[in-house]
Amino acid sequence: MDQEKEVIQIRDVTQDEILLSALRLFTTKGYFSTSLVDVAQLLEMENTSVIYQHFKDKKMMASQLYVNIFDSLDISVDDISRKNEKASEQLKGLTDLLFKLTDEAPDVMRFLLVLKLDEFLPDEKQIHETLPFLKVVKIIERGINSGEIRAIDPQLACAYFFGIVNNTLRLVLMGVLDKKADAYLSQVWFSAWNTIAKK
Amino acid sequence: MDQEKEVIQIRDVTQDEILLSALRLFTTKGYFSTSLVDVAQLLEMENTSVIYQHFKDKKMMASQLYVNIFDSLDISVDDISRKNEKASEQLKGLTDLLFKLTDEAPDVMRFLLVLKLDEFLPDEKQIHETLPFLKVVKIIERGINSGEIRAIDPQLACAYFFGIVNNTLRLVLMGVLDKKADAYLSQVWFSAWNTIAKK
DNA sequence: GTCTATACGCCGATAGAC
DNA sequence: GTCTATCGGCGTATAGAC
Repeated sequence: MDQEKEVIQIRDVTQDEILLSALRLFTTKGYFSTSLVDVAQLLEMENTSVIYQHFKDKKMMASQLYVNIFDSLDISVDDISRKNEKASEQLKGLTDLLFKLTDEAPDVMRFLLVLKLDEFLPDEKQIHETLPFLKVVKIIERGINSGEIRAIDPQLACAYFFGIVNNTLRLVLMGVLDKKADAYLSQVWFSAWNTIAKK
Repeated sequence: MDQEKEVIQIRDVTQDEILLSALRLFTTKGYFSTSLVDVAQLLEMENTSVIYQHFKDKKMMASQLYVNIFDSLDISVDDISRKNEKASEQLKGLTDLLFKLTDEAPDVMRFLLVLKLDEFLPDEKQIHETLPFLKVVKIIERGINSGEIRAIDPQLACAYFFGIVNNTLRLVLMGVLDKKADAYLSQVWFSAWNTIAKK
């Protein structure tokens, strides 16, 4: 054991640690109400210098956060699509994921559901133009073609299904619904799927 | 006609005009990205002095906006409750109102559905604690007791119903759905009501 | 009561010492 | 590579002239 090193070098702040702190603060106080000093303090650093070592400026930090979250979401959507065939199974897999994220990574879900991203990331794509979202619309389109989902505007089906799912999760994140998201999963899935299912 | 007066006194900016300009800018650029100078310029005034004549500061202006909107919403909810008896009729009336507001007063709906109010109005009640919202939950509770609505957690029923309604309207406001809200009204009402209706 | 000037604070960002 | 000091800009808010 290298005791000396442990004493001298207390923390070795990684890029991910910075992003996690920023995410936490952005999703609680909001982007404009959190200063870089706030982020540094949450990291128990006395300066903002650590941040500038890793990011050009505040916006780039937020942008990196955006990219990381949507990239990982995209990978998950691909994974779910590959492991399931029917649209109902794929949507169930996605619903499971969103509920799990709400309980295990609420900050990420707050980033997705609560924050007004275009207010501080005007150059990034709107959620509805992102890869994972477009893929979900595709899933629904295929479900309509295969006869699993009733024949309505895919965007509208999307609005119904994720209206129910996301709104429930939003209430969980805000503490209006007092149980863990997981407690609502089965009933919410049932209701959400039924709004778009054929017959 | 008092021509002389018309020439000299070009504009007589009222409190409501200021609030409307602020609302427009808050809902497009966001609260923190709109300066008081922006508001003044939209009013075609060269100074912010007009604003300070009517409001103590920026926050009080936003607060007044909040109060006005929720007060008027509360009055509408009372009106709808009085004119209808069944929960289904009351919810239909409310849905009609929200769709009409989306087409005719999109800024107001953006204020309600898109803005993250607690970020700049931390002292005001969360939407779910406001009078009109509590009354809607009451409507749903009565619907459950009367057997119109299936027996689930009223908050959850609320999440389902307004998940569908509000999410659809959000997509209309963002231009993802390209028709007027009114074009979707009947199908959305049908789907939303069916998620909570008994049988 | 409308406009000018300005004070003040806050925060993002940089430069430079160690 | 971490900390100090500081600059510059912006936006709120005020004070005072007219």
